[in-house]
Amino acid sequence: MTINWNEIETRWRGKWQENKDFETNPNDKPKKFITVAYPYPNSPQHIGHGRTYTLADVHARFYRMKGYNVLFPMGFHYTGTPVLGMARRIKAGEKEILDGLRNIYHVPEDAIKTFVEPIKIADYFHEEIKSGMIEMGYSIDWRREFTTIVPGYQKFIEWQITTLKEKGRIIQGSHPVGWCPVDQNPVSQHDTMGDVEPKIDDKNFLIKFKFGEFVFPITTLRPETIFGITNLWVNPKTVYKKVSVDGETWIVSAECVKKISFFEKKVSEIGEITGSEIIGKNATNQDGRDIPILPADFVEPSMGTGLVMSVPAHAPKDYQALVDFKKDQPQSSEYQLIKPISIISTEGYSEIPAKDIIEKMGISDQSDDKLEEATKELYLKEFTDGKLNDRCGQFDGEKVQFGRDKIRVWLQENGNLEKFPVLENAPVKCRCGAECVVKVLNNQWFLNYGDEEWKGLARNCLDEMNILPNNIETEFIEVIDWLHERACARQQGLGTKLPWDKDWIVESLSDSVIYMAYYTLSRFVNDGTVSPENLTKEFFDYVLLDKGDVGLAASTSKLSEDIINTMKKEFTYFYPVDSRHSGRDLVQNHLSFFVLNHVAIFEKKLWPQEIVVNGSVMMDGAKMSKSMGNIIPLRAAIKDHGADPIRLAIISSAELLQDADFNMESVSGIQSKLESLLEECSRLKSGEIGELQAEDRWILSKTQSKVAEITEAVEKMRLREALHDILFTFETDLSWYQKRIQAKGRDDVSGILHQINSARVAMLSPFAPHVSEEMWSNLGNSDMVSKSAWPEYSADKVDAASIQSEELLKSTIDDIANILKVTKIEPKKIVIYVNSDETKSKIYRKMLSIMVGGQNNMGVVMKELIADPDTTDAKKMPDYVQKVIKDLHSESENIKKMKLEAESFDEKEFLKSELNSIGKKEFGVDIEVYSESDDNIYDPKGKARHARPFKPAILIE
RNA sequence: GCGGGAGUCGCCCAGCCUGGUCAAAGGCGUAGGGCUUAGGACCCUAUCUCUUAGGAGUUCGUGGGUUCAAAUCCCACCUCCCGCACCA
Repeated sequence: MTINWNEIETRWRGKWQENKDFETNPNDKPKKFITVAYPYPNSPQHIGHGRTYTLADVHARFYRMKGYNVLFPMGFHYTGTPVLGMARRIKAGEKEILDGLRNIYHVPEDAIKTFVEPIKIADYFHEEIKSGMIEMGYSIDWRREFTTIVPGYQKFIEWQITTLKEKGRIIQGSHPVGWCPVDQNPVSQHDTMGDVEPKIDDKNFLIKFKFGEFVFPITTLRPETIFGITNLWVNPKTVYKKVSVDGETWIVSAECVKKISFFEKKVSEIGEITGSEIIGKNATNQDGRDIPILPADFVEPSMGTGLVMSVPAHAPKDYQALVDFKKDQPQSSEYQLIKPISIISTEGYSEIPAKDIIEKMGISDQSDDKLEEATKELYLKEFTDGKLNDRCGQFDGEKVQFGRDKIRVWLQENGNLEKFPVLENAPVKCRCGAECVVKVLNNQWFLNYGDEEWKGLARNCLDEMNILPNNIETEFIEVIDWLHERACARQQGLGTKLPWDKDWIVESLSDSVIYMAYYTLSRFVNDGTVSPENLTKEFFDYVLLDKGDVGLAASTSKLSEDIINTMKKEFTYFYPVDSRHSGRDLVQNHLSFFVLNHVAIFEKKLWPQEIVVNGSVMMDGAKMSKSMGNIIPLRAAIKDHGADPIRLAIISSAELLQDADFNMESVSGIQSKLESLLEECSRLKSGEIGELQAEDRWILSKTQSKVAEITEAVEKMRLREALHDILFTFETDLSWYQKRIQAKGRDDVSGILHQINSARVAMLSPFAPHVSEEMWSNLGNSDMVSKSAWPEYSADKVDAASIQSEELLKSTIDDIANILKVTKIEPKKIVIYVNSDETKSKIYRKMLSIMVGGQNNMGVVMKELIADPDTTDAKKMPDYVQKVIKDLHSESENIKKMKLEAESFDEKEFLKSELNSIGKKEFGVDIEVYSESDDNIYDPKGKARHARPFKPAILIE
């Protein structure tokens, strides 16, 4: 049968919509509030995006069947800058982006025309993504939908950010950003040519040297090396500028003047001085030492300040430069006396490590490319293993990695050091063509995530939260540890203005942290019950924090107390968030901020209960990316392959945290699996179930244990495993069952199969909701499977005896097959001998009880056997005991327990009635069953005495 | 560098937390058989090595260790992947 997926899906989606099945209001059932990070609509969603939403949808559908009142809402995150950049590029007619829209995203031409306006881009992809979500069958309550730039949401964000400020969580400071001097805007990855993220090196510092009335500022990554400076290098050909900087007069290159003009400084040029005028004089170190200024052509005016300090003992470049310099000087020159000053001792290196490494690498002049490598190697070595020596005064003996920071602080306190952030990956070009610079923004607003008391609350929340999978929890703990101040406002982009400083917009990762609360209120805004102006601070305080009173909320909001209380009830009913789903790339930011902001704003009982983190999706083993052209838009995939097969392929390809490898073969594999299951379902009729035979009791028991396993797996979001059990493991059991009934020639099992497959389809329905409805209806149900109850495990339906007897039957068949395989004989007669020795049975049962806890030491087992008068005979048959240990050893703890709990049963009776039919089918001959002690026994080879409980002896002729 | 994660029988991927149920699930591939006019799909069987009695041997990145027992716990090493921020 070939399924028309889209036809089935449209039909059932129509029914869900018609019945408003996923519109959730408070009622008297227990609730679950499942949320996923909402999408940013600047492109259609592809298979990768589908993963998080699909997992959450399965989760929501599962809880719905478990009897919860489940709220699963969705919004759209318009906040941010990417669509701004896109609109600019589209306006400029950039081919690259237009081609992408046309050829990869297949956006119609008249829509593209509107894309010069950022919001139109977001609106277009918003609808696109939403349609995809509907087509995927996500059980979303769309009445609550919003974007983050609608007035109601903005009211909520204003309240949120004001509350954070009032609680002292927001501080102000300065911050370096990548900046386009032409656009007068901060730049991020989307704003640069080639999409490079401007990387700012914040560990670069400027150290001040005195030069008469002037200051020589010199940049370095290694402030500790000031103790080892022998000289400065200045380019004689460069014309330096004299500039007044915050009251000091600096001498720096023209390029440097430009850079510092973007820092928070008062900068004005007052004159010029050539390099050659400076050379030969001395500058003064912070400790008063005179440092000679020497000429060097290699000094680039564009690097740092255009001045270089020389630490020849520890910087290979400086060492080589000094050697080269001395060569050109007369022997009598005083410069010949300049010697490297060693300040760091590192194991494996001499006093002058720079010299060691230069010699080791065979570097002979300063144009050698290997100098770069030498510098890196030594830098790292000294950082990790080096110790400062006695030339470093109070820092003697410090390890470099700690000493550096101490020296930096010391210099800073004495006014000899400032930060000098640089672009690590310069040059970075803005899309407008200008080269980006580092700009230090004054008065930036920060969320003070570095605050220890705040971190403490967050840890507290994490401790009590359920984090799935568990092993990602350590990552959260780490993130909370290293998190520090984070800018929460920016100067451009869509979003909500800071209420107290309208020049700033609340940054997109800060306006998406507690918005789940807004889902509980948004439907009242959407249906016009309240309007955005009604949502005052006092209203939110009362509804969300239970602060103030309803009277105050009513008077400021101009809403009736009834409405306010209805909304408050709705919030109180649904909050806290029971499960938050997101991709693992959001652990470091969104998910951690989500926790931090909740603990900052809400009281403990409203803190999130669970976070579920999933890995990303790869396409045929490669990362999905626009440039690789391997993006599969979700809607196209649904159209071609059906929503359910896509859902299952995504879920089954990897465990939760693993990156899933998506490929079309797995989709078609799943399609045919579903097709055959659907076919099966239309064949089965519910009917009378007659008297149960051994295999019936077995398959029904197995079904029970499957239900238990699958339920647990879904609860822990091990969906791959659960799905696997539903689709495949069930099949293994069913095919054994088929074998048995065929061997017996039975045709009265339709009722049993119907019952089993009903449970199976019910459990499949959260995963593949559409086709499961179809299966469910084919099974003869008139209601919806999505509204049916999740199969319940009941222990009393498990027949332990039937499981162990069926195991015996299987293992006996296996043993026979095994013997036939090894001996390659054609069987003419098969004879089975079961154990009937009372002593052996007693010993067996005693051993079961000993070994069920995991004990399997021969000595211990034997000792216990002998100690019991009932089994003391064991000492006469150590061979037997040893073999039984092996038998039991290879059995699962579960089976052992079951055997122990079940009454012992008559193996002979069971095998006699069950073995022949299946044996005849498998091997083509009749199987005779004897017990060891039978009088009329046929045992020409004396095999019978080898029989053990659950391990009959076998004779094949 | 800091932090997180991974290395399993041709490939993908479970198992590791809670040691024995592990020669190690499942899928793919491959081989043989069935079905079919043929192909596809589907079904069955096999797929580390050896083995004429249900058995044995050697395997889970490398090297050690703990234990009666290690893919699983501990230590060291090697290799690979991801994140490091104002960006959604």
